[in-house]
Amino acid sequence: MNIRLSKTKYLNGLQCKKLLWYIYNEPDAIPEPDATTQAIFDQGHLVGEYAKKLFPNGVEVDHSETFEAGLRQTRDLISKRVSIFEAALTYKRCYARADILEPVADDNWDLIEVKSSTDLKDVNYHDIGFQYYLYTGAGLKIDKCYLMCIDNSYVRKGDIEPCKLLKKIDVTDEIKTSYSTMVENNVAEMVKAINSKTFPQIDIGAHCNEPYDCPLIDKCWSFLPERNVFFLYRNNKLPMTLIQEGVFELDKIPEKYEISAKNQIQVDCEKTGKPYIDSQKIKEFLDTIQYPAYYMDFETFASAIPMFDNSSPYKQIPFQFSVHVVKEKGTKPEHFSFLADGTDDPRPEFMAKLKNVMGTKGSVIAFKASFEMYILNKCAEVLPEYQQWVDSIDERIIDLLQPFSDFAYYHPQQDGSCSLKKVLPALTGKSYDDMEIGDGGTASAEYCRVTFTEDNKDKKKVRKLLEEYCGLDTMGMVDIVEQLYSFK
DNA sequence: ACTCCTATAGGTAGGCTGTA
DNA sequence: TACAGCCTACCTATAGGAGT
Repeated sequence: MNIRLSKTKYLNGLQCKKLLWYIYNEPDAIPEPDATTQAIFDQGHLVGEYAKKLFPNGVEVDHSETFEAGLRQTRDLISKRVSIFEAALTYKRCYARADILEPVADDNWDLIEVKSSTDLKDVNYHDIGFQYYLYTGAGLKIDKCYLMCIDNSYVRKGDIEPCKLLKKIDVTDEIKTSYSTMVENNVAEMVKAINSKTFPQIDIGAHCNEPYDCPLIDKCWSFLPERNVFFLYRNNKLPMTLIQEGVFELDKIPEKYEISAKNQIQVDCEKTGKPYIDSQKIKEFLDTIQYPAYYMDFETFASAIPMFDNSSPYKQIPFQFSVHVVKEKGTKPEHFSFLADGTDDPRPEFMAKLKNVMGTKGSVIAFKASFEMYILNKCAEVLPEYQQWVDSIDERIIDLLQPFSDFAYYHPQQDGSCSLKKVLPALTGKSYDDMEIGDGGTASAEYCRVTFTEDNKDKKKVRKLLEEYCGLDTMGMVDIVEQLYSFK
């Protein structure tokens, strides 16, 4: 096979050679990225657009024609010594496009890799190292290598200022002395792996999620039983050891291994098939609830590029809340909700509407309540007239996650997770499975799509689904507490 | 992607006990 | 009585898990 290795495939190969083999030999076995992953990629492209604004005279290589045309145009632009976006070069079996090549003194070029993350990661070194190896091999003289990424301390005031939004990190030394020097060897090994008749035998391990979630994870991990040792709560070391000893099932862990009290509860539940109930702890938790009880949940979105004044990269902006109010223990809850519309900053209306609903006394119950309090405090920074009210909510807040992360209650169906998405079905039988919008990530992505993009034909339907989803979260919390009362 | 929180693990310091 | 060694408790750093 005449193999051409792109930068992305090089990084795939570093993560796992089995993945690399599949990419070349059985590409149909690799699932397409889901909508949430795609939204992250789109975000990256947008950041790239702002990075280009820092080089107003830059020229972008046109890749809409043939592969060779892109290479030819790149060569032409290199000879003209202008700033180039998406410059495409090949060397030996390697191919890459440079986000930005900037001509500098003495016929040199600076290489700039743009990322939408907020700091430097190991994988970025390999990424730039591959490019450095390739471009110098192709005859370019590279002076400095930079990673350009998001400065999350930037606060938007007026139009986006790309020079403040983005920061440049000099990685020249690491690239030249280390990461570019290992490319030749790595590529040779990768080519060997790709050309092999069968995929390389590689055990499952931490690399399946590092640095990226592998698309083949379902395939490689399918040999494990449904409830396996990897579900042990907060225990990632022991499962690998157990697997190597041939222990796959939670209820077959040999006694010689000491496990935490919570893990022990899990294992015991797996053996009996019954939930664990610490009625004393549950009672103590329930006794902290004061009525009227306000069950509260927010949905937020966070973009790399801050969309509004007084917001920062990746800072959560709330656009929706759902509140179920239970006046007296056991009475039917009353539902209040808000879903922002339009492209303006939703925070002022969100805060005003929420304050109206929340009353002045009684518990405020949220799942992972620190998230809701964080959002409220961030809003109060921008809208200081709400700070006192936010403080009063802080005094009323109760975290419904607590009895579950404490293992006051554990059901084997939770699969070692205390998330609402696991607790609710295990405890009440209610499920998110058949919902078109069934998790916060999708809710956030769909809201942004129909609100901020042209792709909004189904806006009415999406808004209805969002209302359903957020309402299910709070109603689910009501059901969970009702259920807990029965264990008291 | 990020961020916050917290459980856990590991390390250090201080105190106690036992032995010389 | 003094010293050494061990154990415990506390603190800190990190990794995992929750949310979107």
